[in-house]
Amino acid sequence: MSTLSEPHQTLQIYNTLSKKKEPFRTVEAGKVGIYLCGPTVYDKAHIGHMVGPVIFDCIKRYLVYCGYEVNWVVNLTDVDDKLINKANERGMTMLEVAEENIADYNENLTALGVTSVDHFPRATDCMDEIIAFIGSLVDQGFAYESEGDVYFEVGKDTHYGKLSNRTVDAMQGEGGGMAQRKRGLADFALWKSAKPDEPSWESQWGQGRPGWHIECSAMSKKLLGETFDIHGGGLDLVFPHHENEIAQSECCHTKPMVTYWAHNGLLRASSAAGKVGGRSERDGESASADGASADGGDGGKMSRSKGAGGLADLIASQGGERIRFFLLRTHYRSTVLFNEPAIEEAGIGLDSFYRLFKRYARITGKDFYDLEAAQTRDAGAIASDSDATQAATSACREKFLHDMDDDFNTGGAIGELFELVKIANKFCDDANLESEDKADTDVAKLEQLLSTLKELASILGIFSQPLTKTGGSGDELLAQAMQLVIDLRAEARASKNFATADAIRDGIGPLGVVLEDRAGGTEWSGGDEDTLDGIMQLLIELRQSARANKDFATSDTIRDRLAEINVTLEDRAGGTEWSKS
RNA sequence: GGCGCCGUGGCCAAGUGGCUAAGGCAUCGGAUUGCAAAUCCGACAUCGGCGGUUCGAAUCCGCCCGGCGCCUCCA
Repeated sequence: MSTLSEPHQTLQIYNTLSKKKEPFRTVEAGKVGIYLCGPTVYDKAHIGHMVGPVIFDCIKRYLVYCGYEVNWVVNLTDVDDKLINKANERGMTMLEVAEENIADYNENLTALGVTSVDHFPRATDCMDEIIAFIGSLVDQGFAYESEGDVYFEVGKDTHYGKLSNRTVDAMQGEGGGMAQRKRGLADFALWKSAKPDEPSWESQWGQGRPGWHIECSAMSKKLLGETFDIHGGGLDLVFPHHENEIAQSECCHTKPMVTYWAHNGLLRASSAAGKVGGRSERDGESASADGASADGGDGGKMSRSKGAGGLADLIASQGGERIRFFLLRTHYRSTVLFNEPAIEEAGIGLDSFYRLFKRYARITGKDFYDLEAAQTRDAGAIASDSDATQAATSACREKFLHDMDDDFNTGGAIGELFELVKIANKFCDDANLESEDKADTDVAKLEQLLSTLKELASILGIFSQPLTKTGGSGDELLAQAMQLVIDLRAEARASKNFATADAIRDGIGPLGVVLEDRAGGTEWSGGDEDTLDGIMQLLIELRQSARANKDFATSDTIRDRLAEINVTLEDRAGGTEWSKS
């Protein structure tokens, strides 16, 4: 341990091994190796699988921002009992099952903005390293062969239990189905002999496949070395998975495997489902009958057996940025209660950022997403200035970085982002930036402020590119129809016909479209795939009432303008229908 | 039974020894608006309970109540 670099000036990381926050030191000065336990790809990913990748994506971004060169590895377990079972169920090969779910996993990661992973090693691609690793443990006397299996002999590792704070004696368990092959009940498999028709690899112990724990020891060694900086994973992996990794790697190499063990909290489903039957034996009390807490409805840990799943659907309905933002609002070591309303609430918060970006575009004619922003901590420093707005901006940035330095406190950091929005909006108000006589110097200040916002948001991996919309404002025909609606309403307002103007606005409100009257004209936002038809119906109604009032100028305008965008109206007995030609 | 974690306003959530306890959502006033929306200003908690340590605690210690995790595959 004495060979670690000098500690970082400000950054502290919580270490599961010491149960404390520690100053950040690296094995090699200026470089960081990170290993995150990825999924076993026997089924589609669920949102719980995204917690680790999202926070570690932020961690990597922050470390890079702080000047480190980072190598981040996320492994994929593509050989396992569950994969074999799934392949048999579906009449596919194990490889096909793996390919399918890896593709799904990667799509999900991309949707959530997890783009900084450097390597995705697959267990089946590292078989030589795995077998060599096991061989070394056998040669050194830490592992033994038994009927074609190879087991790690836990009793030989005097430090076993140091991560999860357990003693070998205290370890319960019956040793699993293979107890008779083991010397100690806590011994775990490094190599499992193949049953007939199972995928297998050749080794000095015969045909077989690796155990789960050894994969990570071998793959991390291959890509990051015998000692590396940060090893992450869900809290549920501390025991036995990570404890076993430590045992394997440290017995094999006689040196620390990892400097910092970083574990993320787990998601809990907050649906009525919850944990129903489980855990009846172990502690025979729990007079949960009167539990009926008024806030009820909290369920147990997210997992497939609890009905978790459909991440792709969730992303489709909520959008990746919302989900990422939702996950980042809470500290990574905390448990997060997950439900869709909570994600929607996060989305409402995000909207205030998007509105600011639009305001920025109105003022400057430029796109927030094109703004230049500092990529590094040093470059982003704001020149001290007596200007109150700049001082407030700088203070926010300092607090943001202070929060990130404190074990990646993204929740606190996000608070500062909201603070920046307020500063920016207030500045726009005070400096009259939406009027004609705005000062160029003030516009420049606004750009600098938003540039800082973008710099910090980039660390969290948000606001790096415009949302891609389906329906709503992304729909060209809807946009054209909305412009017609807005023009009609503008005419009504110009002639002080507020009843009509309000009727229009009230008519589109239920469709999820919101109007905002501004100096330069009316803006609209919102809407989904069902909005277009609603807008057309509204236009048809407006035309009908105009005709009823003998206002044929207006009714003809509506029809003609619709014709311009290739929409045809046909008056039928049952009402008017619209169609796009 | 063993090892841990958590309990902050209506909801979510920062803060873990010391200025007026961040921020978001919701709500209520005010400015602004034809009315709205957006924006700004303001209002809204003493931190599960009890006791202790301390000049001083949401923050440390003890006990209690409540919620959760791991000990079996799980991010």
